[in-house]
Amino acid sequence: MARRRYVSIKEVAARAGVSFQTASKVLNGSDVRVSAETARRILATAEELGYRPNTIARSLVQRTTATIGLVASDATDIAITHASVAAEQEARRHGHSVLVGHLAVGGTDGADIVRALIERRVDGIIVAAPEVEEDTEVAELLRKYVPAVSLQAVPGGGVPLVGSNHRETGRLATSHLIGLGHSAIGTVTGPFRRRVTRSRLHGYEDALRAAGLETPEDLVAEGDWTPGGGAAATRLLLERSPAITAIFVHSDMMALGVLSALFRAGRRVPQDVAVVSCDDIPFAEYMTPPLTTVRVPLAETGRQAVDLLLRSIAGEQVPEKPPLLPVELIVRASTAPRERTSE
Amino acid sequence: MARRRYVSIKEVAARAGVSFQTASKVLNGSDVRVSAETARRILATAEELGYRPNTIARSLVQRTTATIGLVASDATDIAITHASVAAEQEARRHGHSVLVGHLAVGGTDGADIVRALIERRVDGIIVAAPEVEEDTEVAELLRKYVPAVSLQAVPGGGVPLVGSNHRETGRLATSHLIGLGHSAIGTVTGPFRRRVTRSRLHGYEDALRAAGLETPEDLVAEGDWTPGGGAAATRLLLERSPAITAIFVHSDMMALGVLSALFRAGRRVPQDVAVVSCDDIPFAEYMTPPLTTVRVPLAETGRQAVDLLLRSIAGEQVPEKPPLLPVELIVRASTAPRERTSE
DNA sequence: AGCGTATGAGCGAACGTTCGTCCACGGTGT
DNA sequence: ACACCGTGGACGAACGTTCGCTCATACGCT
Repeated sequence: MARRRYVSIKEVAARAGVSFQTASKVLNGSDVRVSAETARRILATAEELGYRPNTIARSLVQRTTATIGLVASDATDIAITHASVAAEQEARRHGHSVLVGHLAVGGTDGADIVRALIERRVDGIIVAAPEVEEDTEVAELLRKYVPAVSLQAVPGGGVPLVGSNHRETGRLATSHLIGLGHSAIGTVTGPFRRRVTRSRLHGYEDALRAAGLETPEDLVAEGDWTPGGGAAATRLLLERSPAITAIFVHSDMMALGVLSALFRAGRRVPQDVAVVSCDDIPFAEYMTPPLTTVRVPLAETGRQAVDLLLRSIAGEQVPEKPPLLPVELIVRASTAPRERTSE
Repeated sequence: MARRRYVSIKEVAARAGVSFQTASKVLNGSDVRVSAETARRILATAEELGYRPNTIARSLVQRTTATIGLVASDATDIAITHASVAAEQEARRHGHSVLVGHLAVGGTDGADIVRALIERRVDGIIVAAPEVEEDTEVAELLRKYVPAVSLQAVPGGGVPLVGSNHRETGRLATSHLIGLGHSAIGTVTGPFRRRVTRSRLHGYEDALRAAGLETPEDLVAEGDWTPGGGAAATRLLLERSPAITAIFVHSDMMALGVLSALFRAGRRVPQDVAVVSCDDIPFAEYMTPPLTTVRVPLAETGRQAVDLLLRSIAGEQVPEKPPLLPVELIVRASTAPRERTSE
């Protein structure tokens, strides 16, 4: 693998018998005031020599890198992964590359990641990591140095927030359960300190209130977005309120753990306990049983983040609170009308 | 958000009353032949002005970007995602950034992604996308322009291949089933054109042969790494060989679909059909039932890829076939001794 | 007093591009 | 025959760094 040195535009130009600036015009430039014959010759030698433009040099003079940064959380949560992938593909569609950084599990290295991105002069940054809600250092860096769009609220504001309607998500899921006749409805939430958790919790309470039901505190158990956390929260719920007949889970990944815990506790889903979740990750329909869930437009969120960011980079004024994306209930087999206890 | 212009080292130097080259020495350089007082002053004004080094300019002169490219597949497969994330974190630990590109679903844009990475002058490329096994264009670009390490074999060779022992994986899983008394053992594979599929299939056959069993062709059903594909393959298997009592699945993601299809067909796992898979993705233990699976060191594979790549970038000669990483059977509840049909 | 030397800092060049201006040439119209 | 103009291409400058060399100063030594 004797790797060839990169050939520069100067070498191409020399070989084609033109100045390197002329070669630049035909190879990468825009308005070509060059004869067809010369252009052909330059193109041919470039091809022959295996010329690849050096975007580093280009970036230096143009003061723009056509690169955006993406700071994502540890990717244990597939929902975030899906938004990230969609974002990268959308960025590429617009000719941009994506530099990623995944937070460490503690989530304390956000500022380091952002600093590295800034030093690489990314044109903008997308944040898809719940941990940043607490990270004032990240927030300040973003406000000060570079256009950004976030999927989570950033302390102090100043960074547009894209996403879906979380409160509506909680409301939809819960009223679905109510509509099926359930009244002892528990919920396995995300971490309480997260906005999305509080919003979904509000939606849950909205629905209960509208049905004239109360929210006893012991029907709410805090999870951590992981299957393991979902399972633990479910065990707690079952212990505190054995009569529970339905659970609203704040994410599909946790729902895996919820279903698992229910299964081990000998409760059948949906006959004994109905489960509704949110996200609609791609394999929700392959869980056992197939999961009823509120679909959150993950990929679209990622794409919207990129579109907004690119507009912001282009100098356009973007609203700090763009319209929330709509959510939709997908009914599968994990929910069913409440069975009257036959004994 | 009146974004501040980036301040250059020249401005810092001017304000501190030194030449910009001197400022460069203390801010980014190595051997500082500068008085403590001057250094302090430069550092202070840099801080005051919010100076961030421009690595683009640095890269241009040093002819190295401290950036590696990662081409990954569409990330429907969580196993690949996990390797990617680990790779990124390992790279960052070594001071490198990561530029990612996710293949489109068809997987035909690999060369475009690689070209973009090359033009951005990444120091090396890691490939984590099964689709490249067919992509001679990608292989040629890698061989010609940039050090690379792949998690999948690349046509024509020349790119070191990291990974685990796939044949052993198939053997371990299958002989586990045999040890439990099963003999009608089917398998849901990955796409046949993939090496990993063929290796795991060989392991499966090795184990069967060692036990004196045959491999009727209708016990093998091809999947596509997705849960949906796994479910479809399972239905096929059930239809062709209703007497089947065990299934070896080539990935945990497909196992989701296998469990789902079995559940819908009314077959209990593990009592009626035992299921063993491979990967051990993080939520394998939360499937219903918890999945017996052969653990593949995903994160370690990602890290090894980076380490090898960095060594290759440093000019070290790396073997094209580094030792395969070991795999390990994790027994959970989806497998059990074969029940003698009691009727 | 004079020399050598260490120390601190300046300075030119280079990395590979883009961008705008300048120049030479040949053809056209009168 | 002359001025004029359009066309094709050259060329200098700049982007923000790093690297290596040069230079001035002051100190210690004989």
